[in-house]
Amino acid sequence: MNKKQELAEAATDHALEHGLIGLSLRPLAAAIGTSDRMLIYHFGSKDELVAAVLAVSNERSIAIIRKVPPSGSVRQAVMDLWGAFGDRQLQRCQRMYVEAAALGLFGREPYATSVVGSNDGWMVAMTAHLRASGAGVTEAPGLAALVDATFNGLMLDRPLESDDVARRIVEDLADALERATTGTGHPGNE
Amino acid sequence: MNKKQELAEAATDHALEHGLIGLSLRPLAAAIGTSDRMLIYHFGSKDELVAAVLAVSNERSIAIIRKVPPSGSVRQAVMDLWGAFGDRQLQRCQRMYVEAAALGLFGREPYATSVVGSNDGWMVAMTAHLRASGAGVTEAPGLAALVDATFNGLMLDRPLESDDVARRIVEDLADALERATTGTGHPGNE
DNA sequence: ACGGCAGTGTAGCAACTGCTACAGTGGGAA
DNA sequence: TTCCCACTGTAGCAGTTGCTACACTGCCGT
Repeated sequence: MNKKQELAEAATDHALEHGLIGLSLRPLAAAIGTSDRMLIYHFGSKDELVAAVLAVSNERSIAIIRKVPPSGSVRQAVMDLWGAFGDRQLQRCQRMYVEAAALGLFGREPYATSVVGSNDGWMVAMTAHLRASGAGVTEAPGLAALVDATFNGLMLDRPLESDDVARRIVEDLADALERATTGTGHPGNE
Repeated sequence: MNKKQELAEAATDHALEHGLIGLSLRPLAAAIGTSDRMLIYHFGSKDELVAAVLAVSNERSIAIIRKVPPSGSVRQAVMDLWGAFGDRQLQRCQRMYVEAAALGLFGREPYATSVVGSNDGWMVAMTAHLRASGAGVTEAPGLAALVDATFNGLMLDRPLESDDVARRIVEDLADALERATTGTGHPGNE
C-alpha cells in the first residue's frame, strides 16, 4: 500500500511536469525509477493510475488554497486567491486540471469522472475562502464559480499574456465584484 | 487546391465532433471518405492538417461572433455574447479551442502556435463587439479578455453545471461589469 | 499519339501503445 | 525448514500510430 502511494506521488510529480495528455506508461515508469509492469501491478490499469494522479494533484491544490488567510474584503479575497495562483506548484496543478477537463469535455474516462470529483472539493475550498472574507452565504458559491472560471480561462491564455496583463484583468474583476457585492443590493442570483 | 480545402472542411467537422486529442489519420480519413494516404498527400503531415483544422474552426467562430448585432450596453453585450455561445456550432468550436489550448499549455506543436494565432483574431472580434456596444477604447480590450477568459472557464466546467447555473454566473459578471464601467471612474487599467 | 502530372490504392515499416504470461526473488510466519 | 506472498524482471502479444515506396489511373497540353 505504501509503495503504491509513493508511486502515485512520483507519477503525479512527473505528470505535473510533462503533461497528462501524452502520458504513457513506459517513459513515465523509467522517469520515476520503476517499470510499466510495476505500475500496472500496483494500479491495475492506466486509467486507475491517471485517476490516482488526478486525486493527488487535487489534494495538493486544495491544500494550497486552504492556507490562504482570510482577506479583508471580497476584492482582496479575489486578489489573494490570484496571488495563490502565482505559486508554481498550484500553477502546475491547475494546468494539469485544465488538461483533464479538456479530455473530459468529450466524455473520455477516467478524466470526465475525475474532473467532476476534483471540482467539487475545489469549489468548496474557494467558496470557504470567499465566505471567510466577507461574502454572503447565498452569493459566495456563485462568486466562487465566477472567479474559478475566470482563473481557469486566464490559465488557458497564460502563454499569450504577460502576468501583468493577467493581473490587471483580475483587478478589473475584483473591482467589479467588490462594487457589485457591496453596492445597493447585489446582482443576479438574489 | 480545392480538394485540399474540401478535406480541411470535412476534417474540421469530424474533429469538432470527436475531439482533437485522440485524432488519428486512419479513422478520420475513413469517416470523411478518403484515406490516410490522401491526407498526408494533401497536407504533408498530420501537424499541418491539424493547423488547417484549427484555422477553419477559428474562422467559423469569428464569423459567428461578428454576426451578433451591437448591444445597447456593456451588460447587454456580455449577455448577447453569452447568447452566441448557446449556438451549438460555436460551442463545438470553443470546445475544440479549449482542447488545443490545453495541448499548447505544454508547448506542443502545432497547437501552441495555432492557439496564439486563433486567439488574436478572436480577441479582435470580441473587442469590436464590446466597442460597438458602448465600451470605451481603453477599457474594451481588458473587458474582452476578462469576458473571454470567463466564458472559456465556464466551458471547461460545462459538464458540471447546468446551463442555468452558467447563465446566472454570466449575469453576475455582466452586472458587475456594467456597474464598474458606468460607475464613478472605472477600475484598473485606466 | 504521347508525355507529364495531379491524384489514388495497396502494402508495409518501424515505433509505440496498454497489458499479460511466465518465471522468478526475497523475507517473514508456521 | 517450509511455505506463502508481496514484489519484480524479461519477453512478448496484438493493436495502433504517422508516414513511405511502388505502382497505377485518368486527364490535359502538345
